[in-house]
Amino acid sequence: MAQKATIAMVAKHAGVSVASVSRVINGTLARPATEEKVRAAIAELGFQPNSAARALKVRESEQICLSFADIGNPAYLTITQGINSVLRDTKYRLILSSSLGTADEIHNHLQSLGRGYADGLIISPITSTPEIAKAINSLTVPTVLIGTLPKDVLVDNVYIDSAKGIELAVAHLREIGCKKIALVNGPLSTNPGRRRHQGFVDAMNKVKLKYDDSSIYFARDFTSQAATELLEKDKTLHRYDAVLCTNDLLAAGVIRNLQSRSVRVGEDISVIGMDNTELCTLLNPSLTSVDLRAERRGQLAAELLLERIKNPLSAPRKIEVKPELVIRESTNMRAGTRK
Amino acid sequence: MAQKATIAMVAKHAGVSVASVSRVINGTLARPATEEKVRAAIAELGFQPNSAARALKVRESEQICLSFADIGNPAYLTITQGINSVLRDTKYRLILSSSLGTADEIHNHLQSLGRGYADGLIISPITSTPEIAKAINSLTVPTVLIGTLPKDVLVDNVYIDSAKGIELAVAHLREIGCKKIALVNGPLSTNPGRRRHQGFVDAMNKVKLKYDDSSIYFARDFTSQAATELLEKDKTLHRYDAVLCTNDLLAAGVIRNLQSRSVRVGEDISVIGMDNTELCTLLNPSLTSVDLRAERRGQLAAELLLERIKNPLSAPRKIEVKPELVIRESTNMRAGTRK
DNA sequence: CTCTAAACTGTAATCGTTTACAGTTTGCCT
DNA sequence: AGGCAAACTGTAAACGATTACAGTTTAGAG
Repeated sequence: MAQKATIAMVAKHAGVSVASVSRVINGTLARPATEEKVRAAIAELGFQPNSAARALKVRESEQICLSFADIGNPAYLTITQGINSVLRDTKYRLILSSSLGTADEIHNHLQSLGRGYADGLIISPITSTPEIAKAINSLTVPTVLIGTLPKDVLVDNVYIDSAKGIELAVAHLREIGCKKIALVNGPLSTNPGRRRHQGFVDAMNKVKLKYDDSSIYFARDFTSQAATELLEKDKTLHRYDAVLCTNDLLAAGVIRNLQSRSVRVGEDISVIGMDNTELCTLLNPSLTSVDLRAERRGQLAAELLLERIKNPLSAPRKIEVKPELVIRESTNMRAGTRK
Repeated sequence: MAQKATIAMVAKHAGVSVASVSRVINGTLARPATEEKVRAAIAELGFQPNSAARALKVRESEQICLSFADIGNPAYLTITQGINSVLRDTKYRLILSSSLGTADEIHNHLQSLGRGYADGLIISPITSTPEIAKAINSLTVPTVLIGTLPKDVLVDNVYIDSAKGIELAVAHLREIGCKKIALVNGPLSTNPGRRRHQGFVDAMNKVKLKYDDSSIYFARDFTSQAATELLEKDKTLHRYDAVLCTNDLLAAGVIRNLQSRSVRVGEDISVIGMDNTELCTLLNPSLTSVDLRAERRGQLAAELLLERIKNPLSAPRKIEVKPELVIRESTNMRAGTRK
């Protein structure tokens, strides 16, 4: 492989100045004859402009950084795909940065964006401590946050009203005749956990169904293993006629547990998940789930970010996306009307 | 937010030269007194070295590019996590580039790596045409390929002998007494499809079991929907006492289909998947699966790449990783011995 | 106290682009 | 033809770091 071509070599080859070469590469305000010579030289030398040099000069990297706690989660993956779909036909590349865990790690990571390797940031913190809020606020890159915007954080935001999603789910269960509804949730220390918990309380009150602390289960996290472990210890779940799970993975664990005790899901008991991941149609019975529009949120976040980059001074915007209930086999009329 | 600090500002602030500042940032061969002054200035100004300038000068971007056909596939996601786990404590950032589909798109994408925005490339093409092979060979960045290495392509390679995986699966089925084994595969036009098909043929011959063309099913792709569609048309699957699926998603579709026809999976019929994704333990019955060690492959690929970057001239290496069979409920003794 | 080698520091060139500014060419109108 | 504006082109200075090289300081030995 030959020495990598530079713009100067192209210029010499084409018998024009470097400025002209640069101009035909971008913008192109050149006489056709010049342009042709330059293009020929570029083709011949296989020239590719060096992105670092360009980045240095024009002060933009053409990169967008994505920072999630956990790319492993299907919902985040779907968000990523949404983002990718809008970035795909822009100049921007996507750079990944699964900055898990600790506030400190996140803080460091956000700091290092100061190095200017990204023109924009899409972030979705799963918890929100004051330190994280401060770190976000001190950012100089255009940022959009997906999820619950912490107090006093001034960045663009796309969020879903998951409480409304819970409400949809509860209303549906009520409608098919369920009276005794349990909630299987992740930890209250997370944003989603807290909001969904509150949503459940409100929704139950709204439809005037009774519940108490014992009908709310907390798994150690949002995985199906967590649900499984939880239900191996606490075997009271079958007393309900419906189980609302705050994501699909938890629901999968719940279904497995119920089935292993010969409870017929979709007949003896209804189960609802959230996220409407691919998993829903893979399970048997297929899982009714609240679609939290992950892909859509990703798209909107990306669009918001692109606008923000174009126009850094406009006021932060906030977009809500509406959840949708997708009804499948795991919530069946019979389940509620049985008794 | 103040003007972004440069190394020159730090130098002035600390009363030393830019060279000294640069030296304490990396390498650090400075007198303690100097170092301290510089560090103080850096802290005070909140200085972060500009990565573009550094990249331009030292000719490395500290970025690794990942190019998969389809990040949506859980197996790729797991590979990504493996890669991430080793890159996590290096200076490298991971940049994503889901360059799906056409040879042309891939070619373009590989081309654009010439811009030098990545120091290394990890690629996993799902098909291998001569053009792709040529494009890979003409690459100037250190590259490692995960999957089947096309003929005459000279890059580092980590692959899994999926045929051996199939062999494990068939042997297991044979052992629990299955005689009539069907294969549910994706399209033969893909590398995995072709190799697994061949693996099945060989394995069946090896254990001296009969099969014919009708016992090999082809889904339009490797998704569960594809399996579902396939089995809605062709209702002959229950004639077998075991179904070997070339990935877990296909297996999920197969299980759903069988269960909808009241065939008891794990009792009337055994089902095996491949990839050993999370899905396996979410399904009911849980899915026996051939673990293709996606995370491990990702780790190895990343390690190989790091070595290659360090030592660009060494001969390409090839690492095989061994598949493992993970037995769960979907292949049960009873299924084979029933008849 | 002087000398010398070793350790450190500073100056300035450089990486490959973009772009302001000044200079040149072109084309059109009279 | 000549004049003028418009269109294009070239020169050279950035962008912000790294680093060769030369110059300076330091420390230890005699």
